[in-house]
Amino acid sequence: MRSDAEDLTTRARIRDAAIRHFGRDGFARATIRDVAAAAGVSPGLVIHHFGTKAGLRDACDQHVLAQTATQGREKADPRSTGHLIQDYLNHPDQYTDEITYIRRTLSDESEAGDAFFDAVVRQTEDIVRAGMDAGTIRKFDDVRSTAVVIASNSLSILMLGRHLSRTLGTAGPETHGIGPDLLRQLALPALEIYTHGFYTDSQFLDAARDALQQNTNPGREHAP
Amino acid sequence: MRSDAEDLTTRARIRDAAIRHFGRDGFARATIRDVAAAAGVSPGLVIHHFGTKAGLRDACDQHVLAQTATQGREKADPRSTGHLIQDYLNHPDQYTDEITYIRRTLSDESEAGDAFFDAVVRQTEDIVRAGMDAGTIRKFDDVRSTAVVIASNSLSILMLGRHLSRTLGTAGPETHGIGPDLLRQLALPALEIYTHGFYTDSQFLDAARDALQQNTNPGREHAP
DNA sequence: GTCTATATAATGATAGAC
DNA sequence: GTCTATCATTATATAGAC
Repeated sequence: MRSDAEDLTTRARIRDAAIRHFGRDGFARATIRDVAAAAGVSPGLVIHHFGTKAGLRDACDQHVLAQTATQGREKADPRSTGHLIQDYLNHPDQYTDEITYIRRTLSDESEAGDAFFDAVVRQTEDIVRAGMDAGTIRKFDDVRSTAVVIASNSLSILMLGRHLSRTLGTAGPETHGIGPDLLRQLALPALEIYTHGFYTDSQFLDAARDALQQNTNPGREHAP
Repeated sequence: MRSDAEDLTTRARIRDAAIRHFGRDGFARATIRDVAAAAGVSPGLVIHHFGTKAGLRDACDQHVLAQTATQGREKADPRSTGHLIQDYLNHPDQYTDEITYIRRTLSDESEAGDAFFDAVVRQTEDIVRAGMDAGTIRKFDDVRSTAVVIASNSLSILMLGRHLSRTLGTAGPETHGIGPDLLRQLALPALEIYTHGFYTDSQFLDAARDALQQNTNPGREHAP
């Protein structure tokens, strides 16, 4: 969908250049001059189209999040570890700018990042509930918190991708290190933990339960 | 150890103010004038003590990371989910600036952040190996990748704390939402997953194993 | 729509008095 | 050690020609 050719309006070309620079350098460090140069236009034209630098970011937010929200809706079936992220990485080097931009959006404080995170949690919660009904996912008392944990774990690849690939030696510096090699290497350990657990017994869980003996309803338990 | 009083050298007071502002606003957005005002000194004095803005950041890096590295060494015993982070949160509202600063350091590209992440992974790997030997942690083929997954999951609370507390409604805006309430709410779901797993059977793990049938050594398996 | 100036403001860093 | 100017640079945003 994104071709590097000139088959885009100038406004769209500026916006895409801004997505790249805002994601890579951050909103504060990225300058209108950089964006204009990358888009092959003058700085004045950037302002002409988007009013202010903040207006340009708003356009980027709307474009990236509208794009991801659309794709997220269609692919809400229960998958393995990274529910949403995996799908994006099926097309390597295609959505790198968007991924980097989303990472920045989640790091910095912004309403767009809040909305994106909430959407991820919401879809994860739907998946968890569906899996619990279908019997493929274990029963959890606090479904929402469980979904938050799963979403947080999944998004950690997005947030820390640069460090993960750096430590594991997998390539892909383009999108902060998040590439097929990295996911391949992390998929099995993550799925083993999600399938058989990480600990051998429940001593740590029991200890935590004892430590948090408040508001506990002793009537309901789920199979060990 | 950190008292808000004036019992610090002026240089240390400037440095602490810089840690707060760099962490909160980011290195680019934070200004020397802001730091100077927060420390109650003139902008010129900041330069006098640290040479340049980058020099000030280096001093912050060294201070925060030296501090965390020291504390990390002493507490390398196998704990529950957030191995290192939990310990920091035993003293609420005490290390909020340092935590925020570390989060920023991990987000932005910096050698200090790289070193910190590597240290976390290294300690996690030690814990995993020790747990595997002691029998409290399951046997994993790829110990390093497993440690990376665990460390990534743990650090996701640090990276996404603001969103987690926002979604779950737990308080604590001071340190990007990471507080005792948040950890209490996430501890049980996380430990349940780490103890009993997330899925009910191994269909997803098996599917992933089949999809990655390369370099597989069919001679070694671990108990299902 | 697009460009070339230019106004205006903010910032990092310097110089020198105290 | 600390301050008050001040410089030089850089950035956003404006104005108006084409």
